[in-house]
Amino acid sequence: MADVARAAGVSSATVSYVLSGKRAVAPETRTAVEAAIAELGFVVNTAARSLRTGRSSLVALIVPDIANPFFAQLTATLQEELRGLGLHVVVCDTRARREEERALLAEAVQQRFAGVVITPFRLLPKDLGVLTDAGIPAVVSADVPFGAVDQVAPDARAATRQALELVTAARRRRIAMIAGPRDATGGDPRLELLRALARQYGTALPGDLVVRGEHTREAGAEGFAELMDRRYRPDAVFCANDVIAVGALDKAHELGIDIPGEVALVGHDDAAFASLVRPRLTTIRYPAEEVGRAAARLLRERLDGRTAHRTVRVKAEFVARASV
Amino acid sequence: MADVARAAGVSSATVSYVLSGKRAVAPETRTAVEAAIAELGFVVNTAARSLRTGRSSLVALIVPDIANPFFAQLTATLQEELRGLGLHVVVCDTRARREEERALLAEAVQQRFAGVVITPFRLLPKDLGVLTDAGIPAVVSADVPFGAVDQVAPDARAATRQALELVTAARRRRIAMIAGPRDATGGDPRLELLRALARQYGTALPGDLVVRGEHTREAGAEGFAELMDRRYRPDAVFCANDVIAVGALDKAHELGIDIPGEVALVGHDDAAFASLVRPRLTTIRYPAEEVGRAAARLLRERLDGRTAHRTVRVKAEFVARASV
DNA sequence: TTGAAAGCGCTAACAA
DNA sequence: TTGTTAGCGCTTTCAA
Repeated sequence: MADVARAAGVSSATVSYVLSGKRAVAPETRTAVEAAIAELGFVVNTAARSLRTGRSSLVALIVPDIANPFFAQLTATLQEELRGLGLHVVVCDTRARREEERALLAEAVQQRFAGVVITPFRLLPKDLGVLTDAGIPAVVSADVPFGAVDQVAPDARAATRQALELVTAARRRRIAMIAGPRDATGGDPRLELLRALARQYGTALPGDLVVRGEHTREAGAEGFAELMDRRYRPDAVFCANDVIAVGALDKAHELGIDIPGEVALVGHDDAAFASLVRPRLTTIRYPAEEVGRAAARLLRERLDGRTAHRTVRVKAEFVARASV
Repeated sequence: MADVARAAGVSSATVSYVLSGKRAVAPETRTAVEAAIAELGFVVNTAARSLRTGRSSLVALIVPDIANPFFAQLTATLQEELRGLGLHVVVCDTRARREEERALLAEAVQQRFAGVVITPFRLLPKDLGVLTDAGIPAVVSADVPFGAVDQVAPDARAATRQALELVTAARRRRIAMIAGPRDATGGDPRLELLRALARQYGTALPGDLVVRGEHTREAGAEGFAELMDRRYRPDAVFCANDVIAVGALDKAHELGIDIPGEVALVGHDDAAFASLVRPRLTTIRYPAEEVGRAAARLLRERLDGRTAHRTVRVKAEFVARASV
């Protein structure tokens, strides 16, 4: 930076101000500095900047499972969106464990991260306190309200309604769900929404038709098997996400149960493989790209000085394929 | 750190040496410092360290496509392996573009990254010069030799042989491949290997049975369609990776071609969805976890001072499912 | 075996 | 509108 200042005939402070735009700089001066920067190929030393400002250029993306295509896509989008701001995305996989989630938040604080984007799984809203106390911008991607933070949340009402319409139109009445684990943050909002809407369609999700498990293929298979053991089998099974749905599909094949003939299957997310399985999975699409863009926008605004927290709703979309 | 020094009754230099182990410290002193660190919950400021040493704590993971489950898994493993070393993994998606690959390398240099793990797609070996010139440890994950760098490369000979054995045992003779693009780095080593081995099995891959495209589902579908247009259709199609293979499967369904009845299909990688499609995909598994661990190990050794470059071979494994 | 102190490159308070 | 300068927290050289 000293080199640039010398080349442009100004002080290094001026170079810094040209870069940051935090103080007015005469147009000629600005031009000269910019020319020198280009000429010398100067790039700021982020370590020095971080040391001085107490803020790094890192944004932590904390997710339960990077291998889930939804989160892989989220990673890709977020990284792309933040790159232009000189921010780097550090991916952190918690494997859905609360201790990992907390540890990663603590690390973000210790390392003075520029921000955190988190999809909490078992984390509690109060755990975010460490971030807000440290003044680190946080964006939470979650269905349930998470307190005074920026949030991107799905609006899945219409899509879920469509799914129910299709299911009930086919005279399916015994609706079940393979939900997430009971101790997940906020229970399972997708289950709650389905429950609320099902009532409007004159059906219900009785307790014995709700089974729970992790967001894994194995848990999906187990959950499906369990449901098929019920005295009155369900004729439609909703799954908390597509990974679970695929596990259910595995089990259906294994048991020789026809999908959708005997049982309709609905997933959530529209993960990349949803259109790959047979039958192709009917699902409630939650667009990772839009979530990523919304999170990036919220983060940007916050870094630009917004102080009030904001929630962006991303509309889910019903994708009718062959499993209903 | 000054706080820790005060609490332990030593100088901050001693605290630094306790942390780094770069100079002998009396056991009692060490104990006192460690106690103070624990007591105060001290964590080093990586920005200050980076500024001083000229090395950040970031490792770039540069891949052609994060959404490809192979790379998603690689990300997860690498991140997990490097976390203990205090290194953060920054994911960078190049979308298979050479300019992006080059730009990201340049950035790694400018930001003085601790290391780079890259799966080059169109990058040329000489492009890595910027890293080696800057003394930044690089680990390349590629089939072809990439010059004087640490490398993890597959050993797919045995697995490919097994695949060919199975295919030819079924009297399939017209073997085709949907390979990667012609301008990819090193051509397509998986094609070259298949070619070499096919000869040993008394068959060949004639020019008109090799088609090329990006590593995408769409390209896979197009490639397959193209092959099915040949005067003598192939009866076995190898694909450069599973994403391509899935595209081929799409097209086969569309054209009403029976897999494996009419055409056998073999993929590469064993991406998560390979076992999801119908028929389940026979593939040559390249274990992302092992690749990630090997890359982490190479990086660690290099950071620990190794200077000679080293190549770690990771064995691929033939996974027979239902598409052959 | 330990300490004192310089200085990495930047930002921002203060001065002009 | 611009410049001067202190100092962020660490590592490492030099000295003891």
